[in-house]
Amino acid sequence: MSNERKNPYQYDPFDYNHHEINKSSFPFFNYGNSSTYQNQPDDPQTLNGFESDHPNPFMSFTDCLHGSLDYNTLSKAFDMSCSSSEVISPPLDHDNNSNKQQAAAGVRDHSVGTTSTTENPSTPNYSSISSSSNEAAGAAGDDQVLDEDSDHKRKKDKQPKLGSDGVHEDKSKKGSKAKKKEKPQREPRFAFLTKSEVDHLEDGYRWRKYGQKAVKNSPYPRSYYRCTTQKCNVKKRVERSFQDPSIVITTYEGQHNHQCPAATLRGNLNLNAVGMLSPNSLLAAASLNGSARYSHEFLAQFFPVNNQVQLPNHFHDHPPSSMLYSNLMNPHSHHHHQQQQQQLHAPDYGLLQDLVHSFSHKQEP
DNA sequence: CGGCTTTGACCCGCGC
DNA sequence: GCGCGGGTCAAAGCCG
Repeated sequence: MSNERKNPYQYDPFDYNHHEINKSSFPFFNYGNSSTYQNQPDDPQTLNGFESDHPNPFMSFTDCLHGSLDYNTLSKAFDMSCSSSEVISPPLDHDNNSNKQQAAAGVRDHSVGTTSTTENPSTPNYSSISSSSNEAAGAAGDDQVLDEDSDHKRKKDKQPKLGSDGVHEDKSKKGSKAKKKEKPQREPRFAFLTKSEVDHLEDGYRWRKYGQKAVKNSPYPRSYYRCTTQKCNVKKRVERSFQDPSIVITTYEGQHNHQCPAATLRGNLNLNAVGMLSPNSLLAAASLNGSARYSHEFLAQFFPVNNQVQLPNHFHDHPPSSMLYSNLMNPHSHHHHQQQQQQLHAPDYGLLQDLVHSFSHKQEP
C-alpha cells in the first residue's frame, strides 16, 4: 500500500512498473445473464465493448467449469488475457476526478458486506481474473504486510493492549524486533471483476467476515473475509467499483488447503449456484471434468513461481477467437498507447489499481 | 448456543 | 513526528 498512497492523480508509473513487474493479467470469464449490463463503448468509464461482441452471453464461467472446461476454453481464456487490459482499465483510467464521487452517488448505500448471497445466485454477469504477485495490492515489495503468522504475533501483542484500553505499551513489541526481520511474504493475489448486484458472491467456500473498511475515494466499503476452514489462510476482499457500481471486485489471497466444501458435499459442483469460483474450486471443478492437467496450468498463473508469471506457450499458439476474447476487445484497443497512458494516470484506488497494473503490464511488447 | 456480522479501535507503513 | 489509509482484531450483537 505504499505506492498507492501517492497522490491519486499523479502516481508515478515507473514506480509502479517497478513493483508490478511480476504481475500478469488473466482471462475474463463471462457467466450468467448479461442482459442487465449496459455497455457504453463511448464511455471510457465502463467496461468498453465488453458485451457488445459477445456471441454467447450466457456462456458462463461456471459453464466452462461444469461442462466444457477443456484446453480450448482455457487457452481461449488466456488468449484473452493478452489483450484484456482495456477491459479492466476503463473503470480506472480517465478522469475520475469528477466522477469518482458521483459515480456511486445514490446507487446503493454503504451497508454492504452482508452476505446475502443466496438471494441472488444468478446475478453475476461476468468476471475477470487478475493475478498479482506478493508486492501487489499496494504492498510495496519491501514492506510486506502480515501473513497469518504475523497475524498471530500481532494478536498476542494486542491482547494486553485491549485490556488496558490501548494505553498499554505496544511500544515494547516495536522495540523487540528480532522477528521483524523475516518479512512474511504476502500470498499471491488474484482478483475477479464480476458484474453482480451481490457483493459477496457464492464461491463454494465458507467465509467469515472479519472487517470492513471505507475505501478512499469510493462510497463503497471493502469487506474482508477469511476462509472459515481451520488452518486455511485464504482471505478475500470484496469491494464494489465506484466507477461502475455494478461491478464487484473480489480479490483472493492465498490457496485453500482443503477441498471446496460445495464440491465435497455434492461430489460435484452445483455450478448454477456458484456465482464465482476461486482458483481452488476451479481446480476442483476442472479436475472433475478431467481437465486437471490444463487447470493446473491455468491455475499456475495465479501462483507464479519466483514471482514470475509466464504464459504457457501453447496458450500463445492459439489465436484469440473465443467469445471471451471478443468480449474483451475494447473498441479503443487499437489505441494501445493511449490507453496505457491513461492507465498510468489512473487514480489511486486500491484493488482496482492492482488490477490495472497487472493488466497493463501485459501490454508490454 | 454456535456461527457469523458489525463496528470501533488499533497496528503499521508510508509520505509529507 | 504526524496524519493518512489499508488491514486486522475482538467485543458486542444478531440470528437460526
